[in-house]
Amino acid sequence: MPRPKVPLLSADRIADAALELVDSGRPFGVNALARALGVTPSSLYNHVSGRDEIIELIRGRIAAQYLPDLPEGTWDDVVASTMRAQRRMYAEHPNAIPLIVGKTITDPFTIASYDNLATGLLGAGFPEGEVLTVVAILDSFALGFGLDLASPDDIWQPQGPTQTLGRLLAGAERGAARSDRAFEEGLELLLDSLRLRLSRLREDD
Amino acid sequence: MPRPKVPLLSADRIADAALELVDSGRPFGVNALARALGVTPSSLYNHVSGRDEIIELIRGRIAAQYLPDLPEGTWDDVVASTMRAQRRMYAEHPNAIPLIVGKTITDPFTIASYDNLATGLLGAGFPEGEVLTVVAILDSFALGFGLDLASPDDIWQPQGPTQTLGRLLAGAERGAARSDRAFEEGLELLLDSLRLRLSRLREDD
DNA sequence: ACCTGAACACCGTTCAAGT
DNA sequence: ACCTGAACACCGTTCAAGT
Repeated sequence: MPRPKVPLLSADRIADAALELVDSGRPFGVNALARALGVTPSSLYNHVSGRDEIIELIRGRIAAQYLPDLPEGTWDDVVASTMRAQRRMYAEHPNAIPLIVGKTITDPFTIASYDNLATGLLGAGFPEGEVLTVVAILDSFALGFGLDLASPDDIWQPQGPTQTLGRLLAGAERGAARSDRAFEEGLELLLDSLRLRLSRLREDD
Repeated sequence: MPRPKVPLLSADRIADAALELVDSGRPFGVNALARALGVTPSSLYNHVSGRDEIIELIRGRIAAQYLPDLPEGTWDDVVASTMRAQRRMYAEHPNAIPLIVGKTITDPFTIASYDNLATGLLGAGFPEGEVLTVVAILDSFALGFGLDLASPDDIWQPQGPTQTLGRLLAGAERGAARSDRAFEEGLELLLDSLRLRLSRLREDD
């Protein structure tokens, strides 16, 4: 069946199927994706440049869904809303995290979200030279918690006796509940300390 | 050359070569590792169960080097020292991060390090039900910054015009310097807010 | 006990051939 | 323009055969 009159594939259809494959929990790959699309692996190369571009399509798909509405309001509202949106995004597509992590971000929605964050921080009074650092901190935080979600239920598995860890682990919440609570508390901690930093900066004026 | 009198391989030798391969920046894999060891891939299976175990060996190797001395002192010294040790570990083996991330931790040195952290926080006055959450926050933080280091120089690459981000990126520090500064500042923020949290907890007494 | 070599079921990518 | 099929150089893992 070479060259059908109406194309079987498109970047859009590939993106949809790729995200579906990732979310299904089956291992992601070009060949597996082709199988899911009922097509030969080489067919995909008529529409995308390869594995990496498909992964960027996945990032774009997710970001378009969770990050299109740029939060407004006070700077700490912007920070909190942006972080929570990222959190929701990661929470509902945890299997995408290991794929998109550590790759340069070009997706417009994701860029716009960070841009909005930077603008908010700058407006709040954080100095030019510090805004990007704060954004990087927030990014690391979101990413770390994303990975926390994508991790196995038992992150720590002591093989021998411990002073404290083993006992706490035995009585601890598991999985998503633990991770959610840690995220909210961590977010509060970060906001508190950013407020502190800001008030110190204002004292210096 | 079957069954040499003195074995060519051992878990130790495999761990050494694996870390070396990872640090070299060449793609890590069982076959590539076997080549580096001058041996057939199947030979490795006489000493390790497979790829995953080799990766745990790498984690152990790194942890044994950076986390053997458990920091003492005030709780915030313990937190800062532990975070900085992890940071140094990631900084000097950035290519190991994508491999070890998201796998259950069994390595004794790593466990001992987190155990020490938990014990310190508990002693400082953080309630039982909260210690693990704080440890998870610190872990997420360290991991996020580890990934930040392993990431390409340009994490954000806007394709179009931006309000703030593009301008800040143009004047920003690059690579390790930026990441180091962000880490130190982020650590200060976290410590500040943990101190704040602790003082509030003490007020309630 | 510890290595090799063949074999298997996978990868991601390229490219000539077909319409 | 868009698909197939063959081909290539890789993966990780198993297992019989050799000493």
